[in-house]
Amino acid sequence: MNVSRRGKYLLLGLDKGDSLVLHLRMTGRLTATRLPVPHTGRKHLRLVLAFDDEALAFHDVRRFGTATILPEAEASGYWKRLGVEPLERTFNSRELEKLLDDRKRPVKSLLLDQSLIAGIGNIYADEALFAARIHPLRPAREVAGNEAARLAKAIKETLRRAIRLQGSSIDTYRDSRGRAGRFQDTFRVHRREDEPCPDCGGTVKKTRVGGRGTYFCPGCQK
DNA sequence: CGTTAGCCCTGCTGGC
DNA sequence: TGCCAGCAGGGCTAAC
Repeated sequence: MNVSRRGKYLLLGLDKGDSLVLHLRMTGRLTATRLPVPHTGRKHLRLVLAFDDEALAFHDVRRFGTATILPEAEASGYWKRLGVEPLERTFNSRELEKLLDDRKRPVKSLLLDQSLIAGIGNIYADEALFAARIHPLRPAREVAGNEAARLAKAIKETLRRAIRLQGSSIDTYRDSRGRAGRFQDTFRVHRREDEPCPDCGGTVKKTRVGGRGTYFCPGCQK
């Protein structure tokens, strides 16, 4: 079976070119399991993808996750909604600057806009902006030149590091074998309100940007 | 067109 | 201990 990803969507290739498209949102979990799915672990079970003698169980406490069949004929239109992939080689400082240019919305809000850049979530936006030393509320168009270069690099490094550490398990996230990620152990500002900044020793603050909890260091991020 | 607010949902946390 | 308000957030839609 062909398995791929676009932004935060997982794609499982079906017969005849159609795809099963999954999105885990915040609390979705895919668990590899034997068939039949044991009674323990059936809480919040939404979907079972059965293979020959094994299965993937899709659990989701909050029921925000989605699973839809995408016919091949509709695929190209469907994916047009998503912006660039930040881990592609073609995503660089120049490409980011084109997105930032002429937009006055807060830079963090732009990073979370999946129609511009696909795949950056709230955690990774906070951590990337801290790494780039850019304040989350800065108007996007003010972020240019050196700062845009720092941000492009920070986005790539943050995502790569999070993937290497198998993601962030603040609450419910586990991989398909039930293992927690470790990126949350390396958060420098996210969910660290009132704690000391690891760089300057100042105090990490919390605000809201686009309705999302946003953590930053006022001393480091300008 | 660009941008923002509200909604969906449930479990956990903090205050009393 | 129990109750309850508030919070967490990705993406869609409505509204400005």
